[in-house]
Amino acid sequence: MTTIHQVAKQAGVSVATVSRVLNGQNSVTAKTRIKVEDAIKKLNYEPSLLGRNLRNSESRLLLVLIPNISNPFYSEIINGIENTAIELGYNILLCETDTNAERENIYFDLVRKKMADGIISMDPAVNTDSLIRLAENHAIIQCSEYAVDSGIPYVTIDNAQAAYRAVKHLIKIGHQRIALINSDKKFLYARQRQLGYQKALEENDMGLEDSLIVHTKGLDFSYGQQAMKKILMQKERPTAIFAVSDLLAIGALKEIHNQGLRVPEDIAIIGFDKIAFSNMTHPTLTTISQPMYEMGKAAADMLVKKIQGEEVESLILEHELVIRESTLG
Amino acid sequence: MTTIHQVAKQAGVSVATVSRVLNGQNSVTAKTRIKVEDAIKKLNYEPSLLGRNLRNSESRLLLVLIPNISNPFYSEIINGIENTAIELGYNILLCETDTNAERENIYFDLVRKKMADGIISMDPAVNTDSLIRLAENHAIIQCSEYAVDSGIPYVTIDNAQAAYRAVKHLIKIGHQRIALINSDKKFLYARQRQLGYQKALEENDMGLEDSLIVHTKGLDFSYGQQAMKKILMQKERPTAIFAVSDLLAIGALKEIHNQGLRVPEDIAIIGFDKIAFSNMTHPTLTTISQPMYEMGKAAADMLVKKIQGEEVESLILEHELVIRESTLG
DNA sequence: CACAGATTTGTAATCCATTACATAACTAGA
DNA sequence: TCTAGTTATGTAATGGATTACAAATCTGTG
Repeated sequence: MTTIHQVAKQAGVSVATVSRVLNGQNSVTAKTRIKVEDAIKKLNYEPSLLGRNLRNSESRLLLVLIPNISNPFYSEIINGIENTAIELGYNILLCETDTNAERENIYFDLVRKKMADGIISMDPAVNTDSLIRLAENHAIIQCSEYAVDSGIPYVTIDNAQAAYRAVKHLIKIGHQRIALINSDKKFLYARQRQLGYQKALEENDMGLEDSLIVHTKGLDFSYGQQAMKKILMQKERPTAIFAVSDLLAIGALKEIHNQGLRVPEDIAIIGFDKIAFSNMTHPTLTTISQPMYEMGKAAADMLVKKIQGEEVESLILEHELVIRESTLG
Repeated sequence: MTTIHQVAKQAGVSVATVSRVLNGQNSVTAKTRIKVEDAIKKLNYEPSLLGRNLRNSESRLLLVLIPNISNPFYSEIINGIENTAIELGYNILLCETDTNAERENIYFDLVRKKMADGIISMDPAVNTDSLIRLAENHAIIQCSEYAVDSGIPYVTIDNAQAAYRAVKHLIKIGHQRIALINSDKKFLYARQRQLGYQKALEENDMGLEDSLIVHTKGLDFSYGQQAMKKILMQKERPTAIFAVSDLLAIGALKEIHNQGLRVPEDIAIIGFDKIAFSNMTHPTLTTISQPMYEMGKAAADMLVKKIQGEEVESLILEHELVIRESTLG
């Protein structure tokens, strides 16, 4: 491997001068600069980031933790993160945790051991204790999901309010029995969205029925399908479904079709996230849209600020109800 | 930050001894080992990978290049890569290139500059020249898509054969006019699958019709939908569609429904990849299944071998035709 | 031409961990 | 008890780049 020393020798200057050329410092004569650049080209030299980073004690690498890349919800957020990070001189690397504490710890270690400068966590199943401990000495930002009172800055939307609006919409178009397909209550967003659901029902004097609330063990289509099956086994079936994610909603839709029922005529559905698929289903899915790109952008901005020692404030962004065919009156 | 020196001082030993304890070497007395471990705990010491990696000139990081995380095709492959890599003592980091040469170059640079030990490229739009040049001095493996005659090892399936089988299946159940929704011909897999399509038609004395072959500019649903629209505008419409990816097939399905036609009664469809969503559509999608997990596993194995200086051979794995509702006779 | 002041270049310390080699401590056998 | 042979520990060089500070070169003015 070529080192800065060999370049210096080849160019007949000192390593300091080579370093100056590399870092674009102006205190180098045009003549010397050219000598150095020639040497670099001739030797095909690539400065080792390991050396540089060790000296500067930074890596300019940001980690983005996601539970699972196959959940399209993250896609647009990551876009926002990436564009912003690159603009600020950082690279991002995606880390799939598979909701596995061990794997998560591997990535935490990368930060502890200086191979990365900070983390944007989007994993709702993250081990909060580890995260909080890590945040004591390292730059961490939470995006979408967050640990309450952790002191770790986050970017998110008002989940309760969004769910409230979704259910309100169902009520407005005449539904009186509305089921909730929720994910595991251990997730903050799940609890918040359930609160919104309950608030909407209560405000309209519709009683809560335990049998209309199903919790799933996962987020795949298949869990939505199972949940729907369970709901349809009841004698008095609901006329509308609010699912806390589009994936679950799409699974539910599948099951409704399987049983020969029609959407929205027999049962209306609302999802959450506005993933690309949600516009490909038949009928297209009414859903809640989060400002994903903006969220990513904000998270990246905040993380870099944090790395550079600034204080940052948490952010709650606006959402939107996107009405499509699955809730047409 | 705590360094190995401070630990050594705290424990009353030399840095060499601390390093030995860290690396689990046996030439350390139990007594000293305990002293050192206590010091490490007390000071909350985390060895810097930057220092270690500089010395060892390795990073034990593997990069996985994908064009877009929102394409679920990659999900299971990555799983295979990740599990294998971890077993072999490496971590993987995902890099989304967005089919953007500049962004791709950022990740190539990470390898050139020693921040990563190797790359598994799954981007069909990768700049082949850059990749070949990079492979001269660095460990690279191609997965799924590959550059012919590049000399860079790859793992893939026989795309032409797979496409041939898919179309053969359509012919067998009685179809005589079969359209092809293909992606851009610049992709190797697109050309190979088209060859398979043509071979099946020719073998059955069915003429090729240019108007039945549509090339898309992208891989999203929407492109499949557009392509289908174009196909359905013709006077004599086909009775079956072979799409080179499930995403395109699902877009096509959507358009067929939009126009009030039924699948498979009016038009049959076959996709490619067996992504999770292909089983959620209505009707479920006949498709080609690639051994994704195996592909990932093999790619990771090969990459680590390559990093360790071994020679590796390219691999062609088996595929499978999965017959579902969209082609029920 | 000499000299102060500005500009360019070089020397060597530094970042942190690993490891070859040297040295110290210990063991066992005579 | 002494010595040869092990085993444990320490010293210092090493990896590659950056940078404070020192030294050298240049500029312009009296």
